Amino acid sequence: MPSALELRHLETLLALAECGSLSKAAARLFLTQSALSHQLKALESHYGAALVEKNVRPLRFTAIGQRLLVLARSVLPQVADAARDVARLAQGHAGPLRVAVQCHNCFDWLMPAMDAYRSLWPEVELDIISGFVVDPLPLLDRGEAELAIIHDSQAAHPNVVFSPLFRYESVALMSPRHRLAAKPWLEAEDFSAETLITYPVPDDMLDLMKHCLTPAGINPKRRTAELTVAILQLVASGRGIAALPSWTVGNYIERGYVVSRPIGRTGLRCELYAATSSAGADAAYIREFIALTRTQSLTELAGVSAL
Amino acid sequence: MPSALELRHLETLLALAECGSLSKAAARLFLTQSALSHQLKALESHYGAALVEKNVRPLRFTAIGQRLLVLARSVLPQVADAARDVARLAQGHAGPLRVAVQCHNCFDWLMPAMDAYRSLWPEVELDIISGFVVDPLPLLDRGEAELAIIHDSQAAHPNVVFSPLFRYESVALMSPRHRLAAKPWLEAEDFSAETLITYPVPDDMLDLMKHCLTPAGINPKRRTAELTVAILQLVASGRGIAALPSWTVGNYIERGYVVSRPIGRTGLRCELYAATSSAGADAAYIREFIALTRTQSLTELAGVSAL
DNA sequence: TACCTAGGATGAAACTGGCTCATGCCCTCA
DNA sequence: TGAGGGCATGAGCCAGTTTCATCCTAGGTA
Repeated sequence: MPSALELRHLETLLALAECGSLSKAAARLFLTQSALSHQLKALESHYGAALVEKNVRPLRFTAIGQRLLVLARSVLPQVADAARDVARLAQGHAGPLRVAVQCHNCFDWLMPAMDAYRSLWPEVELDIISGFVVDPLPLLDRGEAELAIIHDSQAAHPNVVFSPLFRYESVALMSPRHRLAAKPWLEAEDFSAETLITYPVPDDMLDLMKHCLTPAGINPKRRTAELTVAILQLVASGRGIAALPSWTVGNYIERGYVVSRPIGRTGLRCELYAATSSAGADAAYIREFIALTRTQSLTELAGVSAL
Repeated sequence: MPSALELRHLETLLALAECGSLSKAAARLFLTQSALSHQLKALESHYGAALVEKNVRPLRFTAIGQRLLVLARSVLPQVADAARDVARLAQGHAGPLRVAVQCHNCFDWLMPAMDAYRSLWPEVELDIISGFVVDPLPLLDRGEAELAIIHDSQAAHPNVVFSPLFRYESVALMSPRHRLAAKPWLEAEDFSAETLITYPVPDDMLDLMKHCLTPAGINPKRRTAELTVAILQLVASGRGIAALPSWTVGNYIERGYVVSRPIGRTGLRCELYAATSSAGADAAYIREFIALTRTQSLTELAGVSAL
């Protein structure tokens, strides 16, 4: 079996190193586990030697694998730099990039990604459109935004392209002394007698309401706060319970301020997508923003997985 | 058309830069001109911009093409280094590499290539087997050599693999005042009344005899010399005529010591191949020696072309 | 001016090589 | 021992590449 080394292989090795397993790396690369398995096998038979030890978790690189990994870490950024330069040269200079976000939490991961992006594309005018709209897609159509971060890739929208970002889990949060903290996970009914602390936004923009409580016909008492810290403060002091993405609350849980419980036996998983007008979807500086936020979130955020 | 950038494309761009035309680059890469044309077109439509200007000879790179060329020049050597390291790691350390050569002239291009190779594979014991044998292939079978440089890839030899090196032209050399210098090219008959100056080897190892004079039944007077300079000295002083590869005599012609004429209207073209036992053919350190001598000769030697 | 040649383009057909799908195997942990 | 996570494998499919056969163009030459 031939197949010389290609950039594709280097991408695979890099993903493998970061994810620690074939399946996770495959998800990150938008490929199947089988594809990576075949790919790796071909490479190994090409070199006549193993590149990784797969019987250990997370998988470990052999000396040869490590050498190729070094190559990948050196070469891929160079390729990315060149691609960026070429995009700049080819498409004239970039335009504005206004990002519409649906949820408060998005700021948490969007901010660092935006910083990184700004240093790569200094000439792009990058802005977040605040004012949380339930459905940001019309903004794209009207040309008032180039990109929207949304939950669920809703039914085929004309002229709008969806790119998967990542999947996260929303967890229920409560004081460690809260009576529900005794349960291993919470059901919709558990919320009916509680005070739910949320951001001041419509129910449709709250994962817990939209995907769990509203379908179950449950509508608990409310209390709202603008800031995540404020919500956690209220929860810690026993004024109610909340539901937030797991990555936002890591610190508070480690320190024992609050405890988290899965919502439903298997947890409440939510998916984020980037939506662009199909016109903007092939502008390199927009595609790169999506790719960058995705990979950065996947590596930085705990408890987040590829779609 | 999709097709992201791959190492293959970078190889193509590099070959293009060195050869100055699609067809020559294609030959060097063991591909067709059509393949490169398609490949380039796909790349250009991927970036939405031209990479090279093809209406000028030698072709010129656009700004975008140059950026990718910079990438290629940076990345490909890194990949080659890694491949070498991997080969070393994978196949244990390398063995001896004894090269059997058929012709004196081979030294001219073999020496610099060997120097370059030695710095890449210091642990390989690289030697030339002197004593010019007419048919070096048995040496491979008997394990007395790992590689043989030969003219023409003769009929399928069991267990021997041939790799094309390059094509060169043998030209007739004579004093500028020689009567044959008046002819634009020489025919076999022109040699019959002359003194032919050659290396002291069997006729079968002389391009002129084997491919031209012997078939025509012509066998001129002889005079032999061991060294190329000695042959040229004799030619310059009018003691006879000789036939040597065009690249060996560039200097002497420029300075007017001797003149060269094509042998036959279209010139006498010879082909060189590297032969290895099929066992050795997949040892990386041998494959690389072949690749290196080939590319180095193609770029350094004037009047040499890919096979 | 007509021809010739070298180099490039192009469309169709063939081939490969990658990917997915479906499935099976192995190991771990409850 | 049953379930689940993770990897391997073979078949089949599809797309990207290459080749083949031609055509086109420009520059040089008789």
